[in-house]
Amino acid sequence: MSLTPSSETPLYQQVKDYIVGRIVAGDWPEETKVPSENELTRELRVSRMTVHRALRELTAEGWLERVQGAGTFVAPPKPQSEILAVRNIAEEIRARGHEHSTEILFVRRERARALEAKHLGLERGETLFHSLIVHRENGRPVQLEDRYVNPKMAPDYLEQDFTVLTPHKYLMQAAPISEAEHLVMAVMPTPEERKLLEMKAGEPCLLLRRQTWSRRQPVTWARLLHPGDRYRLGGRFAGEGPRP
Amino acid sequence: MSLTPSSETPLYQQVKDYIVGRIVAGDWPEETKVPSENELTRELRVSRMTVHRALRELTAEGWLERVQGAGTFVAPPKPQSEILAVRNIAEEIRARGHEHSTEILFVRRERARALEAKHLGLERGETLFHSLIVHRENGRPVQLEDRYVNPKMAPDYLEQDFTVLTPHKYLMQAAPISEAEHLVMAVMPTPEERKLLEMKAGEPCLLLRRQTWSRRQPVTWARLLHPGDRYRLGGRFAGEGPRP
DNA sequence: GCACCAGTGTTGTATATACAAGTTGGTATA
DNA sequence: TATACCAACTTGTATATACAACACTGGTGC
Repeated sequence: MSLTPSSETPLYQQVKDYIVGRIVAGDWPEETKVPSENELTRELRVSRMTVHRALRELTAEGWLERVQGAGTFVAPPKPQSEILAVRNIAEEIRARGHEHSTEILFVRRERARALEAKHLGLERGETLFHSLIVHRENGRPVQLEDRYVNPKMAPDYLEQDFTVLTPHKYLMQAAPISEAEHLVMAVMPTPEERKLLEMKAGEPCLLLRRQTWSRRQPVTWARLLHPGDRYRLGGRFAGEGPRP
Repeated sequence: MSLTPSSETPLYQQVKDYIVGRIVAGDWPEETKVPSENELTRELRVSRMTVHRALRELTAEGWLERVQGAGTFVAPPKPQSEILAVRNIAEEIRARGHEHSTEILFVRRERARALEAKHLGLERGETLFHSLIVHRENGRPVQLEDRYVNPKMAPDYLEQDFTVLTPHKYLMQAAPISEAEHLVMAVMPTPEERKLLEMKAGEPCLLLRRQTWSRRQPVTWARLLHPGDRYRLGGRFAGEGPRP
């Protein structure tokens, strides 16, 4: 086996292609021990550093697993994760060119109960901020935003005018997101929620649980409830090769 | 400025931390030209290859943009849209280490009606493949997979044994995804669906509409229905730390 | 005034070398 | 037999060097 040194594609990429080729061809099934860097260096006639870079990148891309001292192994089939873009609701409505309004039910200080405390990294009984807001598009409710905020990360939360700057945007600038976690599920609204969202009985909701961190510190924990007949969460992903 | 060579964290990581620190601190606003590799080599007292690795990884992570011959620049802030990983159901169950079974209701040839034809880029009346499968985890249904397949892109679809290789995995290898579109919504199941998923009355479902393309050609159009009380779609996105 | 070109600086790749850090398996020893 | 130890091998990091590829600048010649 030999690669073509003076090609368009760099050598490390050719090494990557070679290895991925062996994997998808079935030559190296899951958990197989891949030849060591030194072996590949001899087989492919490239330097160890080049092989090393290829293996490191394939590891980051989920093709391989490496154990220092032990070897390199074909990773179990990728958790076929596709990608879905979760847009901020207000932004999305603006993007659609529709009218958007914000109805603030309350923005206040509360004592943390066990669950909120856990999610925001606080102690039970510590104060936190809690806001409840209805977002409307063309007059109809599209989101009930129930949000808890860590006062240490956004101390001015209570003073904001959320009809001007949405909580999401304010928090983005107050404590830039370094990490975010989403959970999407289908639920039935409570009677109060149903009333606030002006829904008919028996209709389901799309619930988005959203938690964000800034510099490893929890910032906010939000429950975003959408009427099932009025809101869809969509995303499109283009591209073959893995991306960052 | 000097780094600590014999620390826990590798030097290239320290270089990355230094640069990200300057960016989030506002020292280097968007579009700023970052010091060149040679300058950073002198400033931080590490080799150029170490600086290079740090800059390359930060570029892959979206912090920087590099132009060969011109320099390195701070990338504009990432678009508002967060990211959600949509995993393949069977893979996810395996990842959770649970038992997974596949119940095939039918896999057959059909004539395309208007809607399917449109999504698969066919003419009305052309033949297509249609499968209906229930995925179970620990004995309980977790997904009803209603899938239409373009026979031009996966001609052997009918001959597959989907208890061995799930439709998703088969299609992945038959026609690697170049593009994918998802739509998530909350719906109420029809009585038949409710029965197949063994759900109680009045419970909502999470519906994932999934369409994929391979080399610009539509491959499959699927309707993935999950019981709301048994399935959640989750994803985590890290913006700062390593690991794309 | 304009086109061209060479020089300089930048990023990108490839290699060789060295050592650190971890795993594994075999061997000597108690 | 059981244990301790060590040698060999693996991956991980760091450096120095070299050259290629590309962008920009300034000067030269026309």
